[in-house]
Amino acid sequence: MAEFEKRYDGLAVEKEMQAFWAAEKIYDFHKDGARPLYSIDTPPPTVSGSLHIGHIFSYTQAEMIARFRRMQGFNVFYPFGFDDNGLPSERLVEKETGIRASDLPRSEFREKCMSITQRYEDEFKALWKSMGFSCDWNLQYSTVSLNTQRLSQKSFLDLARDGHAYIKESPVLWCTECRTSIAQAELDSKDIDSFFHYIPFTIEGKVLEIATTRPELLYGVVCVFVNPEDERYTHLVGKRVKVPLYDFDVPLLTDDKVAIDKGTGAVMCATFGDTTDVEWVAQHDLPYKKVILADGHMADDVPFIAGLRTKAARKEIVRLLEEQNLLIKSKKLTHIVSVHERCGTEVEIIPSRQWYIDVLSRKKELLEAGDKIKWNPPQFKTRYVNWVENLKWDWCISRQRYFGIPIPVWYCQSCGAPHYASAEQLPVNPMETPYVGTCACGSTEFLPDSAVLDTWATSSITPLINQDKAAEYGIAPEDFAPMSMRTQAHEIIRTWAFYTIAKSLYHTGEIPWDETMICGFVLAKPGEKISKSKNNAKLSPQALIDTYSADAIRYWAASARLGTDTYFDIQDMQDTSKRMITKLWNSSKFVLSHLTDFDPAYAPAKLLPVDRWIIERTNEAILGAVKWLNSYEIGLARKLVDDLFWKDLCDNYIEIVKERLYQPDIHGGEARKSAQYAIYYCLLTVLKMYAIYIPHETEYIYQKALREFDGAKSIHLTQWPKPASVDADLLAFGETLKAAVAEVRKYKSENNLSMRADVESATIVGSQQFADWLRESEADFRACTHAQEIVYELT
RNA sequence: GGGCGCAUAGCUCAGUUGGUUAGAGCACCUGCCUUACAAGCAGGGGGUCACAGGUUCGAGCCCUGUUGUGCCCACCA
Repeated sequence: MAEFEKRYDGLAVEKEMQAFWAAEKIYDFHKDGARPLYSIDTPPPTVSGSLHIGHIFSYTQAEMIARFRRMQGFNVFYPFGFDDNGLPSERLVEKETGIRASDLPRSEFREKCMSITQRYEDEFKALWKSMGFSCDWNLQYSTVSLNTQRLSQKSFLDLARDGHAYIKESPVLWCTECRTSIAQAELDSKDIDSFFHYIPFTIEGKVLEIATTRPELLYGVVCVFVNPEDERYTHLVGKRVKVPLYDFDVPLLTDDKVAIDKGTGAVMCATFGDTTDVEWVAQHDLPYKKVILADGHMADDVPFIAGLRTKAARKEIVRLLEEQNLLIKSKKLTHIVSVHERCGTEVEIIPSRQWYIDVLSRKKELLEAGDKIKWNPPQFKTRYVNWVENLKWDWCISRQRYFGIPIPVWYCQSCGAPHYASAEQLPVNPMETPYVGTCACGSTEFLPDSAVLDTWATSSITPLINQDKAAEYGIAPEDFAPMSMRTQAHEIIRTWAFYTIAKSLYHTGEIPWDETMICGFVLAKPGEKISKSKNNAKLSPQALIDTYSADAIRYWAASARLGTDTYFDIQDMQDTSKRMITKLWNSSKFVLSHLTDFDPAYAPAKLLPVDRWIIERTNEAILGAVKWLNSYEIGLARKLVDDLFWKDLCDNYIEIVKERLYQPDIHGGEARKSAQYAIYYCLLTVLKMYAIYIPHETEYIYQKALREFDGAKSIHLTQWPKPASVDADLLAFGETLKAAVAEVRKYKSENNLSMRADVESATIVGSQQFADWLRESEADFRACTHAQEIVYELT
């Protein structure tokens, strides 16, 4: 038995254990027919900046589940990936280099992206490793890798072949800053201060006052709407309205969506100011007038404001209106606008030719899929359902960007028909590889698609990427359809979870995973997310690990309920974690000092009741913890283990049997062996349960002193005991004994006595049915309480 | 505006088919150097379980409403 250091040095031990795990390939995945597969669909973090404590929080929770499943006998497939292409990564690179993607040749920009994202990935990986994550790095994937490109392009081609992906010229959500189309899921909303400008249109020679926040769109006005019930206007419906400043006529039409009591009850409809305009244009078959260009400037043919950006144009129009006495009033208001989540720029709606994946016609199937998945915690299913029910657009998957997976399509130069890459030539970049063939129209000239796929179009096939990797290990695809579990944060239910479900339904007809584990956020203070932009990520995760140790951070990360946002308080983390880690060290040190002559193969003929009680208590804790962990409640499970370890094992059981362990000459050798048996079982089991939370320290103790008895190469390759049930009588007996001890302790405290002071008598109050057990425990009780006389009050 | 949560000790939070006297950690007070641990141990004070009704033999827990608070979604030109 190895000597135990006086103090536990977590920082040094953690490095040592991580090296040990790597050298011994403890977490490597293998095909194993004997154990059931448990596959985890881990979120590949978007490479858009450094990781913060929030990532640590949610990734650590999922990591604990991987360890838990492993220790329940599952063959755990636990990969990591990086989502390192697309707009988020481009923006990171643009920010780091100070160069706009559009100012560089495409290939040069891509190279910068590759090298910068690589640097971040190395940093991420080092961070996960120093947290002691038990993933198999051989399963690592990256979304920009050629193999992922192949899978992503194949996914696209399959959907296009089956008609689920289609190309269409139509109004699309557009970011003029990033100069690309975006999807509904990428919208954020933002409060902005603006003005309601009241402008005089004219109808039948009379003024028709209309309020608008976007006067720069006046030239794009195609009609004016009033509510059909609005009696002020019924006699005017169908008449022509003159647009001020530009002096052209548009019709006055009716639509239910117009609020009678809002403003003047009349609305101008421009193409396109917002989503309502899009609906109106479609419903009322209105013409389209291009006013705003893709780069955010006003079109060349718009009088007065051609070439200006929207905000400058608005200002100029207001100035002109004022100058010509056409501005009745301007009322300040704060309203919510849709902005692009990546850059915060107000979104425009601009018609263009884009690729879409049909989701609107599949709402029913998407909702049914949501029902089939077990959501943990359950209320997040509602968020998914709400999102699906409120979908307004099909999923636009083409992006007019650079660092992404190319859309493997060429278009006939004469008739425009799309021609798809063949499966064999994937991955392919149509910008570099010409299409060889003849179009149905006879033409042999083709133009490549210059757009790339939405990042989510690729990250939504992580089940397929994982399945592809698993195939290398001989795992059949059907074992990955569905995967066992998806873990992710709640903020990306509308994107990652939703898109993955949609793609899975198209590709496999199945749900992508049986269950989800939805984690919460870490907040700096109420209502505020930790993010780089808000500059409150004062301490980097790596600095925290290097200062406080990974186990300390992990133990803290295991304190919240699943899906619940939590606050990060560094002092609190340090206090509770350090206390735990030290207590575990000291108690292990004590237990193991009494196992120097322990023979694990020897089972005492008869265990004393107190020893049976603590074993039963331990088994009770196992059953409770397993129940919670099966629904991913790592915090509630940890609490049960904490209660067992701290209250019952350390504060009571060890104190009660201490003398029996120290003094076999008084209590007898068999009595000591009984205690050894119990204390070994309980410590080993408690360490196994804590192994998922604090893997380094538990491994260190196991290697140092328990491996010689237990025999496994690593504690992380052991299993938790699986008690069938627990004996309620033994548990109740234990409570009786604990209560009697507590009475004596209270008496001593109140009388300022040392705990080792003698007392004349102590009373055990309890049920008659425990009489025998209590009398068998009398020597322990006497030793623990230093009572001269024991009085029984049994009823 | 629609939806989902939350409200329990000074602070952070447990309390899961409704069942003795509502718990833990931190903080506070008192005592104890006890052959693991003073970075510890024993004990104590501290709660109208947001509010108002209801169901029940019994409600922190279930129902209705109110207030406060957080998040998701949609927003009015």
